[in-house]
Amino acid sequence: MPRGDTEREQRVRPTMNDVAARAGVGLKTVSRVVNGETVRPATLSAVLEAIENLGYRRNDGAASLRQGSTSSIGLVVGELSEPFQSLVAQGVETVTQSQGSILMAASSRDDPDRERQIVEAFLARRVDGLVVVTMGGDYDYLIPDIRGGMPLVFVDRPPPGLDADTVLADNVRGMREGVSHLIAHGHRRVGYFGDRPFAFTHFERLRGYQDALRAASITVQDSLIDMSSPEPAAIRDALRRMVSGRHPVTAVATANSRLTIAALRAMRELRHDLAIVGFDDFELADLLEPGISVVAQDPLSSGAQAASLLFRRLAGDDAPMQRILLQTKLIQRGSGERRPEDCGPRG
Amino acid sequence: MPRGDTEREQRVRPTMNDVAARAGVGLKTVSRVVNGETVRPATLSAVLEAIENLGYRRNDGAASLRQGSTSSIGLVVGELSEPFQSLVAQGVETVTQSQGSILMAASSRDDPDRERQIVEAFLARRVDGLVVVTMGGDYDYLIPDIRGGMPLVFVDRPPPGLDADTVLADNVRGMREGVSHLIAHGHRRVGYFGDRPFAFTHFERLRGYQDALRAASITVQDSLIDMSSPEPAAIRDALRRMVSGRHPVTAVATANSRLTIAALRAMRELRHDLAIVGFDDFELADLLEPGISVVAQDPLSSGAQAASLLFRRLAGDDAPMQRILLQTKLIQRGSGERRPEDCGPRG
DNA sequence: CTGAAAGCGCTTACAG
DNA sequence: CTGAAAGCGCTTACAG
Repeated sequence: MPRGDTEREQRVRPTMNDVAARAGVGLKTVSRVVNGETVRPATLSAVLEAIENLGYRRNDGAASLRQGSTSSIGLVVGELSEPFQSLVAQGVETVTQSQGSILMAASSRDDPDRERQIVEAFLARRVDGLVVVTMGGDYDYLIPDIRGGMPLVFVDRPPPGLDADTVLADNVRGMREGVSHLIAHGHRRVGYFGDRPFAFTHFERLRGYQDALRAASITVQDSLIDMSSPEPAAIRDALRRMVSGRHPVTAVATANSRLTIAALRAMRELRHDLAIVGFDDFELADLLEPGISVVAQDPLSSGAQAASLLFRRLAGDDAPMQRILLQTKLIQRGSGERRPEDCGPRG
Repeated sequence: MPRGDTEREQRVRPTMNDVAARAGVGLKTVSRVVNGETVRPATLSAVLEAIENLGYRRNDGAASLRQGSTSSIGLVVGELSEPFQSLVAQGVETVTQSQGSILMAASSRDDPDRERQIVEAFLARRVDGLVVVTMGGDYDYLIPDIRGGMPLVFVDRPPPGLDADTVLADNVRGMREGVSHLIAHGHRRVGYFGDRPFAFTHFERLRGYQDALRAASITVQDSLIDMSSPEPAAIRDALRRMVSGRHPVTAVATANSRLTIAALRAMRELRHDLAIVGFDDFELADLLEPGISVVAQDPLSSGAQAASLLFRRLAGDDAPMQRILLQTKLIQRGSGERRPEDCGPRG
């Protein structure tokens, strides 16, 4: 056994050829061993020994060049650290891992240009499929890829103008239920905080709010609807307007957890108690005083379902494009059950 | 211009050769165009037209096979959705993206075997480097790779028995400061909740707790230290023990935000007020009543620094292995400033 | 059970 | 400025 490579570890990785040479077998035999195909026991151990000795690791990139599949999928989210989206990512990752694939993940920061760059980078790497949590934008550039068979699943928001697999919450129904809940507790003047009017979800959630009011024969008033800005300071100002004047709101509904939290801060700053129901659950919602009632989705499950659907497509499922609608769940913790008479300026 | 591929979009992607044939140029010329090298303007537009027409996308995997680098790095965390780790991931991703690389991410679920599988999968894909948030375990299997030049940066916890780049918080100092803060507010009996005695960070944080007590000439009592389990029910039982008897604790320190939250729930359940300082900040800590005082790290920055260090290594920096120690910050919000006389059974 | 040849889609040297 | 040949590290077909 020659010992010539002791001095400095090779900076170039050994290849199958090196293993073959060392084991005194053909290249193809090494390939067989690496891929778990049958070889003669003596051959097997010789190859194994060479692999061990050389510190050989198969280059999956080279393998996939010939094989076609890269066993990887891409995930684009707005922000990997945003609680909701990090749960989606975890859901996608779990399924991906269980399928023996690898997840490539990137944050678009809700910038459509950046999102496109990321998607194209993933496509250039020949991911087997894509899961996208998008802010919208134009997806025409993807049409050739979709037609070419690239599976694509959207989460939380459907792509504008594209017939594609989508997993999303029943936004209208969820928000309608939340606002109806407030109305059932005696509220007639309910404010609404939505952000980004161009986003699909918020359009839908706004509709749920309006539907609930109409069902209770309450007139929808634009002055009680704020969709101007997700910034805390803007939320505070908007809330101040809603609670001042002759007909102050006694309750608010918020279209996502970021807005819910901003509204809570605003209520505290303004020292004004209101009933509140927020879309999306968030950690510690139950530890606040009162606990915060929410219309909850299950983002972990959304991510997992999206990935499962993707892998079904990869396995050959060519059923028509699906829109999986996940039901939301109203969780009562106190803030949504506050009665109008308990609302108003504090102390 | 031949039009033969209208019927069904090709399921096989066009290659550089197809583009070359269509544009009537050599393969290498297409390569030049794709890589932004200079070609004659007329040639350029012919190639561009062919690319557009065929819907050609360069196969990065094939390119990297020849080039060597895959322009990708791997990230292993315990759980992608865990708030602290999702921020680390976001920090890593931001830097990765800015470097024109792609991030592959996977969750080990704090299982060393799974972590190893993930790491080996990343290595087989020839990532340029790795960022690992590890639970510990044996890293001998990585020694050949490290010696072979594979850059590797650990975050939050150094790898046992490995001289490797690491970015971590100054745990001892941080916890010492937090506990000293409690002592400065009059507490003499301070409980401690740590989990997973085998984890590096918790060992260090425990030491910070002990150091603070000793500095105040307070005897460290094992009965006030709970490291048995991170389960809420176990925390509650442990807390119950600590607050009963003749010398109940008036304050507690917790080694991470999960424990902090579990302790808060336990305090509520037991209807017993205590001063509390937790390691790691968490969302809404300021909205609770009282606000929760914490020893805060900056996980986003940790992730970004880890990735930056990794890319410096990739750029050729061969300085000795670094241990970057990030200072923590004590944030006072009320819970840590509660005086002993205000603690005890509620109401 | 084993292996030599061809090929995956690019880039790297080279030569014109 | 352009292109033919060789090669990256594997797998795929074939042949023994």
